[in-house]
Amino acid sequence: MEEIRNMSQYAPGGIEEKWYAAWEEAGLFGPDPDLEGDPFVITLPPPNVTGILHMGHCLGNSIQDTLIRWARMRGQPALWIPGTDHASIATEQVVSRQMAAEGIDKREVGRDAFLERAWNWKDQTHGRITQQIRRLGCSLDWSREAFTMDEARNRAVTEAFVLLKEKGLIYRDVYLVNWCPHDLTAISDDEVEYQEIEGHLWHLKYPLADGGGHVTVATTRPETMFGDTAVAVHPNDPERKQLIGKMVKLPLTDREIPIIGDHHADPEKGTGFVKITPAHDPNDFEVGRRHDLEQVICMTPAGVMNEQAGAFAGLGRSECRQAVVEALDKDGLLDKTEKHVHQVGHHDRCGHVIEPYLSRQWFLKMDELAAPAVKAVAEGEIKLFPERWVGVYDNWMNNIRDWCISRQLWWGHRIPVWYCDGCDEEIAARTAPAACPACGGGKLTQEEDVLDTWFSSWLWTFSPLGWPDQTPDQEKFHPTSVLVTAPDIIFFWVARMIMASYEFKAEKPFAEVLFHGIVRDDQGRKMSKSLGNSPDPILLIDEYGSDALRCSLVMLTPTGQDIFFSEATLEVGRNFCNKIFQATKLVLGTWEEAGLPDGNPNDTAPRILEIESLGSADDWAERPAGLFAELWTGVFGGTPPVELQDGDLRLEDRWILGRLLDTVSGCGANMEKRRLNDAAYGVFNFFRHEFCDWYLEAIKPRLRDEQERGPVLATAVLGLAVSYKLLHPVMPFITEELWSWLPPSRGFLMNSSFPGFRGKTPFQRECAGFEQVMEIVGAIRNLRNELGVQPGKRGRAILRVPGDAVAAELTGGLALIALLAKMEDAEVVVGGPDPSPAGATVAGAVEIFLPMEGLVDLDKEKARLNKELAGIENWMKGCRAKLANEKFTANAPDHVVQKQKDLLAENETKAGKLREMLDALG
RNA sequence: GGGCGAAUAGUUCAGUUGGCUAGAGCGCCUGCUUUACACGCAGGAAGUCACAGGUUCGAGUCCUGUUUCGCCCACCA
Repeated sequence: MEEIRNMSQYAPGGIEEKWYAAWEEAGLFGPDPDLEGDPFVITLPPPNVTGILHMGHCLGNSIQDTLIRWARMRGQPALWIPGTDHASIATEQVVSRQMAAEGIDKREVGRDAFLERAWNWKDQTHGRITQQIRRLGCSLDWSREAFTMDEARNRAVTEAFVLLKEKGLIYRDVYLVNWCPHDLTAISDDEVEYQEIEGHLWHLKYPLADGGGHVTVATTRPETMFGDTAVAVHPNDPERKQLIGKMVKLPLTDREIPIIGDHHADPEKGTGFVKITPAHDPNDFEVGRRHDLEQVICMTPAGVMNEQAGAFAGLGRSECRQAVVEALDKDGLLDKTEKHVHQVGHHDRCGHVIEPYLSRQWFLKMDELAAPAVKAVAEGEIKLFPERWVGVYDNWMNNIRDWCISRQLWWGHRIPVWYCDGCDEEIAARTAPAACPACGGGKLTQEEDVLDTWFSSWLWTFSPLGWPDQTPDQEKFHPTSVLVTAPDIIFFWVARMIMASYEFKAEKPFAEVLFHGIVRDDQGRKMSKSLGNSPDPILLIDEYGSDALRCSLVMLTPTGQDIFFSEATLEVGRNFCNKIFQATKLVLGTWEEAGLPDGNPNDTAPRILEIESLGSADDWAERPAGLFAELWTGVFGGTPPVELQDGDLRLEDRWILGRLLDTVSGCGANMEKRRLNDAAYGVFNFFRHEFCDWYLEAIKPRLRDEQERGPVLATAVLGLAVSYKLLHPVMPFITEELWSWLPPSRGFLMNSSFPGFRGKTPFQRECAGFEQVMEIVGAIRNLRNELGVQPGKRGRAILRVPGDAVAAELTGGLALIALLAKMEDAEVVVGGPDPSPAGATVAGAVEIFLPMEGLVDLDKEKARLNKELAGIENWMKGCRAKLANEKFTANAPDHVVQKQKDLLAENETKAGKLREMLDALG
C-alpha cells in the first residue's frame, strides 16, 4: 500500500485484478443468504460465446453492475446471472470459414465432425469473453453461469418445444421463407435487413398466345420469370380486365401461362400487369395460393438457376438477370429499362441478398402467445424505460407473424422431432423414442434442422434458474427485476422473453426493461468491424482503467439516448479517479502524521444505513457532535478517533456535512428513478467541486495544526468514506482500494451499506453562511484578476456592511475568506467612508474593497463598474415591468413572485452601491 | 408510405410538473510550480434554445405547422 500511496498519479494497473479476485474468493458475488427482503435479480444478456467484448457490452454491463451493486449495498439479496449464447448462425459461419481456410468442406466431413470442431472452438473462446467481462468488474455470480446449449438449457429448450408442439402451436409447412443462399438456411423475418438499392425496373413483353399482341409486365427481377405461372391484372381494371382468362407465351420457354384477375395488381403501378412467381416472391406466393397456381422453383438453394431456366441453367441469379435481359432485348421483348430505387433484403449476418425461397420449415404460431404479453405492458405490469418503446412494442406485437424457428444448420438445438420410416408419423419427444407410437416401427429418424438461436434465449429469465425443474432458485429469483439491453433487439429478444415467461411460467419475466443507447463513434456511426471504428475495450481498460471506462460511460449516457464515444470522454473518468486518489492521499497523510488510532478491529458497521433515523435537522442543530459520532458508527462501526465537542464542528464542517447528506439523498432518488447518469454526476460534482475545491482547501490550515487536526480529520475521513460508498456501484475498484486505506474501515466496501437519506438537510443556516463566504471569495478573486493584482500580493480585504446584524453573520467566516481569497486578512466595517484608493465590488449586501495603493487605474475601474451597473439596470428594468404587471402578481405562485421581489431588492442594493462607488471615484 | 427520436455555447450534452438573469464536461483566452492533484487550481469569453405561428402573466419546456439529421417498421411489380 505504501507504494501505491506514493504514486504521483493514480494508476489502476494491478489494483483492479486484485480486488476482483478478492471479491470472488470472499464469495461476494452470489446473493447474501443472510439478507432478507426482496431479491434484486438480473440475467445478463448472454454475449455470443465466440465473440469478443465490444463497447455496447461495456455500456450495458456497466449499467447492470451499477444497479446490482447498488441493490446489494442497499441490503437486498442481489443476483446477477452470467451466461453465454451459442449464436447458431454466427458461430457456424466462423467455424465453417476456419475449416474452409484449411480446405475442408463442412458438408464432406459431416455433422458430427463439424460439431466436434465447433465445440472445441466454443471451449476456447468461452474463456476469453468471460475473462473480458471480469475485467470490467461485473459482480456476476459465476457459480450459476449458464450456456444456452449446455445440458440444463438443452432440456429447457426441448421442454419448451414439446409443450408448444403438444399445444398445437408449432407446425410444419411448405412456405416461402427468407432464405440465405450463402449460408443455405432459412432465417426469420427479423434477421432480414433492408437496404436501399439503385436497381432497374425492366418492362418485359409477354406475347399473347393467340397472337393478338402482347402484355407488358414490369419487374425488378427478370431472372425469376422461369418461375412465372401467371400474369395478374386488377379484376376491376377497366382497360385490362377483358384479358383475364387469356394465355400468354412465357418468353425463353415453351410454357403458356394464364392471365388472372387479382387485386394484388395495382392499375396505377408499373404497367398494370404483374408477373406472378409464387415460388420466389412473397406477394406472388399469396396470389398463387388464392388461385391455386403451380409453384415453380427455378433456382437451387444456392441461388443458381436450375433446369427450369432451360439454356440459362447453371447461371447465378445475378448473371442470369443480365443474360435474360439481353436475350429478351435481342428478341425485341424488352420494352424499356428504368432506373429504380427499391429496398432489398439482406441477411444481417453475412450481408448477402435474401432469396424468398419455398421450403418446408417449422413455425411457431404467435398471436396466442402475444396476447398476455401485450396486456402486461399495456397495464404496466412490465415497465419499459424510456416509455416511448411501448408504442414500438405494441405495434410489432399487434401485427405479429408466425415465427420461422427452423434453421438448416448444425450448430444449435436439433429439433426434438422424429419421423417414423414406417408410417411417416411425426413424434415430438423429450428423449429419443424407442418405437413409433402409431405403428410400433423401430426405425425413427430425427429431424436434421436446428432451432433458431432465439428459441433458447427467449427462455433466458428462467432457464438459467433451472427450469423446467422445480428449483429453489426459480422460486426465489423469478420474476427477475430488470432487463438491461439495447433497443435493437426489442423484437428478437425482449418481446419473445415476455411471451415465453407468460407461456411457461404464467408470470412476467422481469418488472422493468431499461433500454440504453447504442454506442456510436464520435461521428455518430455505428461501431462496426468493417469500419474499424470499434475500439477494443480491453485496451482502453489497460490504459485508463475499468473504473474510468465505467464512470465515463455511465455519467455521459443520457437515459436511452445513443452516445457518441471517443477516447476523450474516458479522460473525464480517468481524471476523476485521480482526483479521488489525490484527495485521499492528502487526508490520510495527515491522519498518519497525527497518529490517530485505527479503531477497534472488532468494529462492525450495520449492513443498512438510513441516516434520517439518526435524527432530524433540529437534532443535528442541537447536538451535532453526538449525531456525528452516530453517523461515524453507522459508517465504520466504531467511534470517531477523537472525542468531538459541538464546537469542533466549524462552519465549513457543518456545511460539508449538509452537502454530503444532500448528495446522499439526491443519489438515492436518482438511482430509484434509474437516472444513473444523474446519480453519478451528482456525486461527481459534490466530490470534485465542493469537497475538494472548497472543503479541503478550507481545512488545510487546520490539518497542519496539531491541536486542531483531530476533529477535522474525522469529518474529512467520513466525507471520503460516504463518497466512496456512493461511487462504488459505478467505480468499484478504486473505491474498494481507497476504502481499504481508511484506518477505521472494516471489511469490504462492496457489501457494506449504501447510505440512504430522505430527511430534511441539516445545517441549512451554516450552508447559507458558507455560501456567502463562497460568494465573497469569488468576488474578490474576480476583482483581483480583473485588476491584475499579483498573485503573491496579499493585503487586506475590507468588507463593508450596512448593519451590525450582517457584520455578526460574517465574522465567523472572515478567516476563511482571507484564506480562500489569498488575502492577508479580511475585516468587517459597518458603514463609513469608502477606503480609497481601492478596487471595489459588491457581493450581496456586502461591499468589498481591496485597498491597493497605486494599483488602480481610475478610468479602467470606472469603466468596469459602469459595465456591471448597466447589466444590472437592464435586468432590473425587465424585472420591474414584470412585477408591475398585475396579471403576473395575480397568477404566478407566491414563491415565484417573492423570488422576483427578493432578486430585485438584492440587485437594487447592489446597483446603489455600485453608484456610490462610481461617485467616490469622481 | 407509416412511426419514433434529435436539433440549446466552437463541440459533446444536461435542463424532470411551464417560473431561467439558460447550465456542465471538453476546447478556447488570462493568470498560477498555492508542501493532494498540470489527469491540477483560480478567473474569463462564448448562446436569436432549428424556423414560423399559437396558448399563457410567463415558453428551451405545452400545441400546430415547416426544415434538417438519424433510427425503426412496411410485400409494393
